[in-house]
Amino acid sequence: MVRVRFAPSPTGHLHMGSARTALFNWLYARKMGGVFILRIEDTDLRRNVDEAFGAILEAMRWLGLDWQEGPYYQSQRLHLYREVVKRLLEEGWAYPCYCLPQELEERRREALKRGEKPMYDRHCRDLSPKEREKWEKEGRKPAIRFKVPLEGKTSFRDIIRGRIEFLHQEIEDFVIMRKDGIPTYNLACVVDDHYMEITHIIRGEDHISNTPKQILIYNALGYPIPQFAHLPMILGPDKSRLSKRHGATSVNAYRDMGFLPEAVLNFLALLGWSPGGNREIISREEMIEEFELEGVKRHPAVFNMDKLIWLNSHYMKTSPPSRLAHLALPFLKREGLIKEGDYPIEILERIMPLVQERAKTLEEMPRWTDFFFKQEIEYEQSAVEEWLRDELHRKLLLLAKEVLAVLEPFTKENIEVALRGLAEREGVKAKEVFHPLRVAVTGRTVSPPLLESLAILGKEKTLQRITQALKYVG
RNA sequence: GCCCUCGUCAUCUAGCCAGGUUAGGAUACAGGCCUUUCAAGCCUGCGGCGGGGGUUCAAAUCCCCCCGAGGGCACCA
Repeated sequence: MVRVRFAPSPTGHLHMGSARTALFNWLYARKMGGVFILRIEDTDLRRNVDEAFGAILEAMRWLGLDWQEGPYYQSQRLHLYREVVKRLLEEGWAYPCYCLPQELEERRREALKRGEKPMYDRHCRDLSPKEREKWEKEGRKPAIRFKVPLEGKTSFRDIIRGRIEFLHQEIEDFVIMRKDGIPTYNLACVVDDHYMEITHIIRGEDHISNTPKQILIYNALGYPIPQFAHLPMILGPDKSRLSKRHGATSVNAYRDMGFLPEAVLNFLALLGWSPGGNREIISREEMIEEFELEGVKRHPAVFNMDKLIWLNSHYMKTSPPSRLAHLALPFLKREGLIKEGDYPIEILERIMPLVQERAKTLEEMPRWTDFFFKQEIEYEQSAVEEWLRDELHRKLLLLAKEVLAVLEPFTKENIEVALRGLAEREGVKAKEVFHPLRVAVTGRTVSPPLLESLAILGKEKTLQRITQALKYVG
């Protein structure tokens, strides 16, 4: 039985890179009929951010990445880690280190100055019982370090990258438990992965160098070693690791910018992996069906905002209007176009087909639809100058008002016949009638399709807008 | 500085493992068609195997060197 986990630390919102890691874990679990576990790595109390806990779960749910076990919290499992550390100590796999942070820092700097790797110099590795006693008497609390073999190497097979090996001389005696009794990442991670019976560790490439350390711990403890798969990093346009300075990085931020969860998911799936057969649009079900760890790319991928936007517009176009109406609602409210308790949802559902292939994100919805809701519309000056100022267009607008006034019922088809008829009688092209009318009703030269818009707006409001516009330029 | 990993259009990628089509698709960009505006859609164009050696009848694909990029080097995760 495949068991995988996603183990974020609650130091901020769910990052897009982490979300991709979560997705690949989730996909693999689904594909293999396994279990997806959520574990919160909150052992660094100082760095924990209260709101991060909720934000991460929220983002996971929004993406639809549901977990079967957890969330487990490492901060509630400290007793477990302490037991394990005690055992490592007793069996000689670890030792107490009494060095002070300043001392370590100084020695690191010196090593660097000598052109050496800034590793711990194993100062306390072979302390005599007497020396230890001396430090203890002085009241120094030790950190516990793992005793890395002085020679030899540790290697493992990465599902994505193949064989990777590290010389033990390149690995320092890393801390497994801090002096305050809280375990560090590498220890807690191994213990949890073991007790949670994780079979495949799928995580970011930034963990490759942690892997040999963890394998050393697995071996010391006699734990079976799981499979590893290290995913490539996600980069910003400047090819450095994707971070805040590249703009929004959290899943929640993209949600708030009006992206659909399926678009984000599809986008993330394409970062480092691709389905067979030249396809870009891929559903959650297809992803599960076709996902393979072996097919994951080895090189880092640049976050391509244009592609995300394109995917989003695709899902906007293909979403049922009723769903889109509900999704757009918060954005319209945010702009004050719709008030609390006043949800003309059925009108929204009629409007959606007109704008869903135009707006690329939900955030653009207000701009496309505001004229449906506003009492007073604002005119774009250049639009007025171009289409309302001159004699001919004012006359056509007035005539349009007259033919529309007698239309019954006020449907798209009837409006079209009336306006085209008018243009023909006046010997002008249809657009000479449409454009002024568009500016009069929407205030802009760019809008959703005019005829459908008028039909939804209704006869009364349409005539009102024309009157207002004529007054405005008259 | 040391260690690890990686390198196909501007970007995401197919092809590489099992050498043999004009190196395919998508986004972006440019142009065209359609059209009441803007989009969408359709068509066309632009554009790449990091460099150099080697093996071979044949190299994006196998080997070596160089260059470049990313990651790691915490009592963070």
